[in-house]
Amino acid sequence: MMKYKEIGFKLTPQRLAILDYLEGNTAHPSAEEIDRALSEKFPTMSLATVYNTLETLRQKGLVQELSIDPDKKRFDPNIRPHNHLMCIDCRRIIDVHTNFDLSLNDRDKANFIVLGHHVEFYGRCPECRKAAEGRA
Amino acid sequence: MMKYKEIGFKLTPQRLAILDYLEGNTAHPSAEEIDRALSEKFPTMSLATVYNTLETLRQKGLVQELSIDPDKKRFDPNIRPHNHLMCIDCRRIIDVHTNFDLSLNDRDKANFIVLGHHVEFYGRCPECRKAAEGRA
DNA sequence: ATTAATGCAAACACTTTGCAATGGA
DNA sequence: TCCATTGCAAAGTGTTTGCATTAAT
Repeated sequence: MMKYKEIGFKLTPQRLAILDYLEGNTAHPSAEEIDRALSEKFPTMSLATVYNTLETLRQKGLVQELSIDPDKKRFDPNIRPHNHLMCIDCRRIIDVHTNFDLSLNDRDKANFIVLGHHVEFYGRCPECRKAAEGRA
Repeated sequence: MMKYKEIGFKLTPQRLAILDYLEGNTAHPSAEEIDRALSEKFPTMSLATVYNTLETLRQKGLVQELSIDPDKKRFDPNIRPHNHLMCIDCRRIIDVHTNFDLSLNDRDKANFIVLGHHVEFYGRCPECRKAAEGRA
């Protein structure tokens, strides 16, 4: 994911653990999930540290903050532009690898400078689909 | 936006005011903005009522809840599928009228049932652009 | 030695909920 | 009249911040 040396911030064990946890992680975890996962090895680590580290990483462009989940921020170590598909039942988010080259016409642009875009697909994952069928 | 009669829920003055405020509104207001806007005419109206009404309307499919703003839910009376462009500085959200017909290949679908999608463009609005230039 | 990061707790922002009182149907 | 809705307050989440202590550089 990144060369730790070049990051330019203090490499604490906590940060290292967060970076390691995030490396290659495609689960789009929330801050609390990261905290929970690491609390076994770092029982004293504070959730505030997780938030602070994530914010620092975001500022340095090393993680992406996703707003696809209306209830909490989700974090993605994959900073390349890509899209997501979320299950509306269990809120699982998976990556969409297809690239969509979308651009706005002048009317839609409304004199904004357009910096990027993100496509959010939503649907129902196989597990939740089965569960829904069971209920029906 | 809707025929009040057919809604099938009690038409209180508060709900009527919220419906009126939302009708044709393209500002994508948050619950608090709606509350603030209506508090002049309904000084006693509770923010909880706004939230409750919005949730009821959402369940009935009369408003859309947007998650594009990571800090708060934004509401859109336009329930037709459409896309949005948000200013990353002032969080203004405007509608994008262009339709993008996007579909996922089987690999990306990962056995999900895909129900829809939403494209979020982000950029800088003319006002914030000027402000940013002033600072530079 | 310096200075930034940590952990804790408190504060904050947004949203939901319990409940008695109210008022549409 | 009846039952859903209101207003208020309290509680519930998710997130940020102040500050003394700790530890990376």
